[in-house]
Amino acid sequence: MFELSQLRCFVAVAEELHFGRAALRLNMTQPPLSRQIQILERVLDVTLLERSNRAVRLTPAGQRFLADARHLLKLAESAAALARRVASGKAGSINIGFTATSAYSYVPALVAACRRELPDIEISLKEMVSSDQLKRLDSGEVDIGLLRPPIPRGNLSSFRVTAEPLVAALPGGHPLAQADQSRLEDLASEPFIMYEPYEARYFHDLLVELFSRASLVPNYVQHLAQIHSILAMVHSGVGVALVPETALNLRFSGVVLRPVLMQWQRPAELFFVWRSDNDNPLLPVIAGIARDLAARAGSIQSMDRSIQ
Amino acid sequence: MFELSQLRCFVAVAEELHFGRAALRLNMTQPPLSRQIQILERVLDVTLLERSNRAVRLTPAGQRFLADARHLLKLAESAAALARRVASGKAGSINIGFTATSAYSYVPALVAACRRELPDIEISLKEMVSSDQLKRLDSGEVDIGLLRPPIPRGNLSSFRVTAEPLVAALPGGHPLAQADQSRLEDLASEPFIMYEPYEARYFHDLLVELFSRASLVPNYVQHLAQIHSILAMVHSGVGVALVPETALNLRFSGVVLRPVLMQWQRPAELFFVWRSDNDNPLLPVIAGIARDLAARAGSIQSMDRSIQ
DNA sequence: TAGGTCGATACCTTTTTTGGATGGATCGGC
DNA sequence: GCCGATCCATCCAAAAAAGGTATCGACCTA
Repeated sequence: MFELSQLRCFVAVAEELHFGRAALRLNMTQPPLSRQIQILERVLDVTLLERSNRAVRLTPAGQRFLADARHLLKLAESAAALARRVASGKAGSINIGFTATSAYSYVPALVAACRRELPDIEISLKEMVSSDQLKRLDSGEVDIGLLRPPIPRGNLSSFRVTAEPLVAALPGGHPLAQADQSRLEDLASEPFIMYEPYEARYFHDLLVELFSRASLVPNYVQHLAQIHSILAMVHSGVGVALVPETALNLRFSGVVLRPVLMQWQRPAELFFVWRSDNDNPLLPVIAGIARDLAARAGSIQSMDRSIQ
Repeated sequence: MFELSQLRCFVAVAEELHFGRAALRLNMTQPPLSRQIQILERVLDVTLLERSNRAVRLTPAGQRFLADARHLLKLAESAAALARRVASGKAGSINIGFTATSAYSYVPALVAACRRELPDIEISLKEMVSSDQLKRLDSGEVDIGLLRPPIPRGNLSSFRVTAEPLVAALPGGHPLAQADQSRLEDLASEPFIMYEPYEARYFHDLLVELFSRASLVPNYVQHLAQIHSILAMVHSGVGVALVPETALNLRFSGVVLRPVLMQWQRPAELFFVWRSDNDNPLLPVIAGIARDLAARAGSIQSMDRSIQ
């Protein structure tokens, strides 16, 4: 098979229609150029150029091949450029896993920021629970996980991107909804809609600890995994619930969210997680974007909370 | 810039993920293969493969480049194949000029035969009068001319593809239309629709000679270049005319065509003409098709005439 | 810790490519 | 019609590149 250097030789000769000038352009002398063209023609088994002693002309096959040669050279050039861009993290693709709850606010913000700063990358998003994300991170199916603690030791790196308080979700007409804020013990005495212990393990365990520390035993009337399902239950008066503040973004009508007074509290945290040995060049870039976003969102969040 | 052989090396390694096996597949030993990959990476300035001592892995940039490398190799392959096909006359493109009259029967038959036997070629057809065709043949804008004599000496080759008698074109209700055939002197005494002496010089000169040899002086009432215009005139009763037999293919209603008895006669001839030094590989192939077609059409034509 | 695997390196051999000199054909001017 | 100029092809010696063998070094397994 021929080589790209031979295509460059051929294109030069085809454009100059003169071996001497073409050789000059290629920074070589004429004899090796003649030989390269001959080799190319022998490999192809096609006469590309008609050399009368006075002029060089393209044969029809040469004309056709010239177009293809130019095309190939251009493609080779852009393949190299693309590889460089991927290596430098300006292009490429990345797989991101995220939890259902993170989709309410953080994920859209992150994706928007990436699209703005890295317009040429391809982001593939997959919603899954934290434990599945950890599995896919390990297998390499997912480059970035946006998930809830705990993060196992091992070859994973991570940093926190959101930490939001839990708020009470109350039916619009509920007596507790009249006050500006609720107390945890008031919620515990109401019918309480609880998180499903496997699908929504993080929130389940978080609430269990919360009530346990406050020595409260709530009256669980329903277990659900998805926050929007919980809010729907609250809306229809089944009970009250505790949800992360980001539930505000759902704008669920007929449900009011109120800060909750707690002695001991822990925010709902979301982490940006990746395998330390993942060499996707986009990873550090996107991690940077995610970190900036977390910092900025953190300050806005606290502002929001102060004016609320 | 890199070379295609390096792409082949890279694809082999990327597919085997093992330098030793890849080298085996490439019919070489492992060290030079390692070196080629290193050169490729250095030229691109991109790490394509992650070699831990236990395993070889593609980097994201390598993954992306692998797809492009495969694509490039495939394109190179097909460019070579196409060049060979063009050189052998199985593909390519050709420019054909033809006279208006030849479009009634011979050109469509020729094009159909070419499409059948050379499905991958591109035929570009341009209608023009014979003299223009000769100019374009000379300049190389046209590869094949389908034109009327005379064909000048020089570097042109040609052969005859059709030779058809002239027939009388008569209005449907005309007294001469009653007879199975007409006599030339009958036509000469009618109002006669003549060919335009420049645009349709061949037919004009042919008829002038015809009448002159028969010592007839027709009554020219109109000069026109296009046969369909002449038939339209005949149809509307302006006069009678002499047209090549192929005018049958126009199926002009209200006009009847009748053989003409003549002492001295010469058929209307169409020639397949090309520049002897034209090296388009399609030329000999299409010339062969045209010749076959002429031979076959000739016999069919004479059959047609006998049963008419 | 010994043996095996696997990619990188060192070093030598072979092949390919390069470039100057030259050949041979053709064209244009005198 | 001869002479010089032009231009691509060929020849040959030198340089460069690629290939092969032996070996290294890291690492994994037993």
